Amino acid sequence: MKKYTLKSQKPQPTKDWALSDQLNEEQLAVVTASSGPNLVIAGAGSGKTHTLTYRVAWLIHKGVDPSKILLLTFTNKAARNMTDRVAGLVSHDAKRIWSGTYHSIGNRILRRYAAKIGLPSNFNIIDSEDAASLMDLCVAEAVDDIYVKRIPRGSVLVKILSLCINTQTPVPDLISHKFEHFKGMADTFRSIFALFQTRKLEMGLVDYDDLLLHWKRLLTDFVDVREALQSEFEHILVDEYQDTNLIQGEIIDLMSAKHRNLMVVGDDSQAIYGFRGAEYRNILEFGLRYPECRHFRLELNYRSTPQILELANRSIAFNQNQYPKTLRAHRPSGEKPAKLRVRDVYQQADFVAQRILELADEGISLDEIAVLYRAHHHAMELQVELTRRGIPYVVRSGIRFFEQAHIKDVLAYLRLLHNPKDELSFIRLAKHFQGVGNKRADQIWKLALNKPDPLRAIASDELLHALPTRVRRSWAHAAALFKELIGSRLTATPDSLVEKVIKGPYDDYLQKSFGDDYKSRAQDLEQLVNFAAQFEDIDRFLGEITLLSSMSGQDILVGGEVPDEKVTLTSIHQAKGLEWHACFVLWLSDGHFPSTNSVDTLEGEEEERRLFYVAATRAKEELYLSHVFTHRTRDNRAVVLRESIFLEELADSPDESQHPFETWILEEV
DNA sequence: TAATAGGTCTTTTTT
DNA sequence: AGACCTATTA
Repeated sequence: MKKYTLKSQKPQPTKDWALSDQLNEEQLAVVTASSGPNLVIAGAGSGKTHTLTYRVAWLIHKGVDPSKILLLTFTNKAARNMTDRVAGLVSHDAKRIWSGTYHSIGNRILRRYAAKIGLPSNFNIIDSEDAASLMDLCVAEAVDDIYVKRIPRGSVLVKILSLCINTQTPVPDLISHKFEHFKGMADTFRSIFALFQTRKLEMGLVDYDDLLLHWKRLLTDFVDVREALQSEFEHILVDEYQDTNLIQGEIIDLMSAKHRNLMVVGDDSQAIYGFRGAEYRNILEFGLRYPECRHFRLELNYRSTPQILELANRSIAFNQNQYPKTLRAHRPSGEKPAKLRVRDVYQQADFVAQRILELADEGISLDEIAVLYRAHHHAMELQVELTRRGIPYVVRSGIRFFEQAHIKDVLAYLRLLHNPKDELSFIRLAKHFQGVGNKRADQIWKLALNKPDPLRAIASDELLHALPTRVRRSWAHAAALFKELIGSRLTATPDSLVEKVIKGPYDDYLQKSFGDDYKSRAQDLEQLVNFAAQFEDIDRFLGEITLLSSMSGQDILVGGEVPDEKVTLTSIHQAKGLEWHACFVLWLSDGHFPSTNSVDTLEGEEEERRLFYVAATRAKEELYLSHVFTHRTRDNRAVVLRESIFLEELADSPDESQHPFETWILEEV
């Protein structure tokens, strides 16, 4: 008889687990908390991500199989960072943990069970722009011509439907609550929405909301799927829980119903996604849904000076709806934040640019400097000024790399190859060919659809001959390209497919329709080839890019001549979770921040104030708050702007030394 | 009849 | 930067 020893499957820690060196007492309690529901209220800069990372590592260290851990984060980038950090802490294969946004996890799960919902597993994901144009098509189909003009645009309808889904509110209720001007149209809307959902299923398309909606349906309508998923994930951890909405909250409750090992982390003071249906009652009422849950608090702030924290704390105290909390500063004393009054946007840009150069002279890395603002266009003049002075910067707001027209154009070809039922992509790419518009594209699609292999039919000679001479000439280019693409569809890598498209007839279209912008767009497309090269197959490539949250091209670009150091220009929303040595907050003027659209309700105003709180708490040492006091409106009227109430309310004492900021006077020489 | 070119208006924030 | 509307062209 021979003894054979099976090696232990338990992970072996490679690193020294002296946790108390890495974590404070509050954090340690969270990391080593026992199983079951755990609620962590974590103030800004309290090491929330750090703690959550250690918690995951600790679980793996204790023997939990990484593939049975589900970690939900707010962006996919955050997920990647945390997974990498966990991998650095445990020897075990941390890559196997399920981490990502709700939408990307929903995508992964849905690929597995697509058939249950009546979807092909090669479904394509559409962004809100595509969803809006499909909605327009549905309006045209579902509504009599004479009434079409009375129906709001597709983008508005998509927004309404999206809110209904994310807040789990029936259409009529939402309309009477938030869109009173559409009262009486609820039934029309409902029939349009029903058609919209049907069309997406037929075309094998899924929008952002469907990723949540179908995921939830899998859990509620299919017992076998529910049990499989509930058993599969032993531990579920949710970051930024204050920004989850109702359907996300329900999904998590369903997913964790069996093991009930659910740890949620968040800060109600940083809830800034109400416009997208986020429901911070999820976090406030967590204790009601899980009466046995343990409560933890992280209240020691490692990020900012006491002066910055003082300003942030005093500001957020003006909000009525919140968990009372005391955020304590750990860092030594620093300078008071600066408040400045700038004459106009150009002076604001001058000030920021000049101050950035001074900071750089003092030895502060440009990577440690950020400019934060409420709305993308608040930074336009600054972008011009930074460019003029040769200060390198990245913009992390505005249109995303993958949302740009030329990128979406090229991707449309790949999407159609991946899912030949994707009519939306077909219509988009068909219009690249001279003489083809909506009507002709529709006609070609219908001709091809009846054929056994629609993709080949598009490229067939038969179809070509059915077209009028003029269109036939240009469509011959399309047919040739398609023949080539179809031939290599199964073997080709994503980057070679992208390359085939951009080297083909699309290049002519690009030149013709973008003119002087052609060069930079062509460069973007080259970068797209590089980016695509990271993916093994189209499946993964297409699956990931629509869900990629990063805004700027620079995050996407591999290689290229990116400067080593650059200032970050970002919307406050995009700045969540990040920190810099010095932060500039622009446009703290009445009507701009808080924005006019938000201030008519208390909820709106409080969310704006939380936004201001998030902005202020991004700064480690220096915080500059700028009030633009004169401005020219679009119709060229000069207006004088009061300072933001968020500044005004902080200066409630006649004694200036009591103000949480120092007022700077600008002098021009 | 349908495509396209040119002018105007819009926009908070994002998965 | 792009969508929508209108006028012009094929």
